[in-house]
Amino acid sequence: MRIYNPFMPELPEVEVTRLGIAPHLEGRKVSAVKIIDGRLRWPVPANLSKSLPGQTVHAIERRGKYLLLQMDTGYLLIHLGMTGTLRVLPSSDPLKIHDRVTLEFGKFSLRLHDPRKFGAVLWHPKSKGPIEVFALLQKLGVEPFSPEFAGELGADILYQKSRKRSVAVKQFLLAGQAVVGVGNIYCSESLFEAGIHPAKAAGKLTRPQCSRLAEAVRLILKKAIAAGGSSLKDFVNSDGDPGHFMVQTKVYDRKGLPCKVCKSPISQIVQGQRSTYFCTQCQKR
DNA sequence: AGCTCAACCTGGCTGC
DNA sequence: TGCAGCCAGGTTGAGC
Repeated sequence: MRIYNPFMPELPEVEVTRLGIAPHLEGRKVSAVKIIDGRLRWPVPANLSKSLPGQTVHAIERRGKYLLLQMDTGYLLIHLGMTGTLRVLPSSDPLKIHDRVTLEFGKFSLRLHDPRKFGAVLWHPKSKGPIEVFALLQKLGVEPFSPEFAGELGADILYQKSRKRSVAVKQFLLAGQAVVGVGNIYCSESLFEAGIHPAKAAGKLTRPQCSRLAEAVRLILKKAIAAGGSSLKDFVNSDGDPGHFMVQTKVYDRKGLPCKVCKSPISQIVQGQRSTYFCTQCQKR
């Protein structure tokens, strides 16, 4: 039995981050912004250092893997990319290598730590309309826990969005055009849970398969959030590492190891430059 | 429109 | 031990 354990910013990790930082920041006023290295996925807007101080964090929401901090005059969007973490720390704590941006709140600071710099910090002013019009959010699929994706509505979305698509279901699901939040790890896990072969053409999914897949996505993400949520009490300091979700995967990173259901060895293939893990016996086309 | 793939950047692990 | 090579959570955007 292997335990897979690094921090993986898929939807559950972003949601746990949101739940961890929101109680400490909502209603508080930004006192200063430090951009230590703004060369992330896109340049961090330099004028945030001047425009954000004095503004209050009214709410922290999430859309897909984006965190949305609702400020007085707009939204601050934060994406963790592949390696980003957000922590609330005493402002007296020294900066660490790879800390990229900090929002100061008097005694506390919110720090974006991102070694690979694939994360993003962006600004959407209210004057440009509601956050929904932000270009990066517009192409996203529905939220997996929204009423729109509940029950058979979720299956309907997967079924309809996948018609006439020749791409493998693994890549279809990962792209987030139908439902958001399923990253590379939980994608393999969801397909295993649903008993669907990852290389099956999305357009060939049957309606019952879509039903099982929608259910699997909700289940896998919910379990991951629950696992992360259990560490929330330790979230606010450098000791309580929210990355230690202790998520046990059934197929991801288990190449050659016995399937937890049928004991046959787990296979690994590459799809769209990413690893996919699956059981050839339990998952059928 | 949909597809495939390179690219962004750094660190950790493997194997020689 | 040192170092080259390979691999890694996400997403965009170019080229077909």
